[in-house]
Amino acid sequence: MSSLKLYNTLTRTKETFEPIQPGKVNMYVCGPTVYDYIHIGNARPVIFFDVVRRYLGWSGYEVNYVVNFTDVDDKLIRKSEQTGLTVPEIAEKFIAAYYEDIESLGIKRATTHPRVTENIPEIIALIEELVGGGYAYESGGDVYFRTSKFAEYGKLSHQNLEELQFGIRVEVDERKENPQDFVLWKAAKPGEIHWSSPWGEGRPGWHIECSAMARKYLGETLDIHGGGQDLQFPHHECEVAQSECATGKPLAKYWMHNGYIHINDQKMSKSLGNGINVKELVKQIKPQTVRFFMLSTHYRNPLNFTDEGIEQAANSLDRLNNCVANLKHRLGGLEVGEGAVGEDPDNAVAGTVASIRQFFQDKMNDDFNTPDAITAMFELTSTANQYLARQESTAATVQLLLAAFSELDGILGVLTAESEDGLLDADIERLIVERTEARKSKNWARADEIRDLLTAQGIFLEDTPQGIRWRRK
RNA sequence: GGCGCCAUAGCCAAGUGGUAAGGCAGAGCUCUGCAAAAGCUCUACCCCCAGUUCGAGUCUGGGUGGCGCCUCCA
Repeated sequence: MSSLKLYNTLTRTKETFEPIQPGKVNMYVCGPTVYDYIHIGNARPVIFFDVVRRYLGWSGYEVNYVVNFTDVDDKLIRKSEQTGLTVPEIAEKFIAAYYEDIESLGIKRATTHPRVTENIPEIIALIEELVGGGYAYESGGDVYFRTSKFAEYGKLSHQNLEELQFGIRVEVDERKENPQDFVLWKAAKPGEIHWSSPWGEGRPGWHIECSAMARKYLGETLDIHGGGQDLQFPHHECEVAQSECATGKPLAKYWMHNGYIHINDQKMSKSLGNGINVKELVKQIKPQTVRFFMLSTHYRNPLNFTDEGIEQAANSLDRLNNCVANLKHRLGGLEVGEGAVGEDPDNAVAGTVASIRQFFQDKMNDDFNTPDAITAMFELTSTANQYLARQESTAATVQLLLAAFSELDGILGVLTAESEDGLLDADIERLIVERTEARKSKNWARADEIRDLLTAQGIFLEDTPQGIRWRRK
């Protein structure tokens, strides 16, 4: 059996995963700034780390998973000015929307979703520690982190302080001792949301919140800290500096970063205005298709979002779903027939399923190779289809295959849930019966007419030796 | 200027130095009243040039072509 290996941004190598406490994993993933609906760029880490979480759970770990909300920052304040809503009102609205969106993507909430505004005392305490230790300084009501005090600054993103070009994109604030220093506490401008602190009225800087919340909810050293590649620098680098200066311990043992999403070969960015909201997307595309599409590329590689890609994902998924539907249909027929309880599954099939399961596990253990994990599902599909084609099936074998699908999909979450197939209403049921009668009397014209009628309603009929099978598409 | 990433079939996409997975699309056949679904078959000199090696998609060096980060960003 293979053990889990994951690529650690910190060391730039694949390492064997060993949690700090045996059997337990503390995982922190940077969540959204809740000033707008989440887009597909946000959805990638949300989906990927959900799979990581599920897989770790499946592997036997108890996973404590924390995803924060940044519910106060410049963008929320700007939005507040634009809309007339208060910052908490905006945050509330988009947090609710976030929960809806992730649920639509088949994602369970994290163990804890802490908010910045609920952790102000912890944030202030952490800043005080840093100021007390000489790692931070107050300047004009702001507090800055003194990067010169942390020799390892740059170790995560592998940047050399001397070589970084500061001020190239964002103007350097003259209140800083050094351009590379970053803000921990921002003095409030008149009318802005604010909290009292030893340095006057203000609010937390962006990076400090994660350091404070990670420590509060998960402890001083996390097993896994994740997020998008864009957060590597400066955000995660700054977190490392803050946390490690305060505690003297590593902030995280393993750092994982997912790659970017491109849209039609273009970087997705606010300035290009080519972002796609999850809310809009799932109106047009099944959430399972979105998951399948995102998991069909390795998480560290860039993912190019195109209509063609989505179409291919949907078609690929049809093969998987058809197979499961066919298995279920066959099982239904078998259960009606003579009892098959207690018999053993087909040996050859059972052996193949076992090796596919092992393949799946080996690939997931290899830095979460979800494209190959998906391949395992296709292998399972091939095995199942070949078995079904034999026409001589047993309930035990069919159940074995279904159980394998269910197990793998419990981690990937790409198959269409059974409930979505729904039940047929009486009219349709009646038409199917009528068509069966028509076929018996070789009234092909009427039979085809009914089939076309149902096809138009998105219900596809298939005649099998085991009776009629229908499916929605 | 510094630090990185990528290049595999029409498309998407894996790949631990040992003669290229999987999927989509396409073609043919089988099954079917006709379909559908499914099965069987078919489709790659791995960007270029050197080098290391018995052996290179994989390692090294050099190119070419894309791309990212360097304090808004998932």
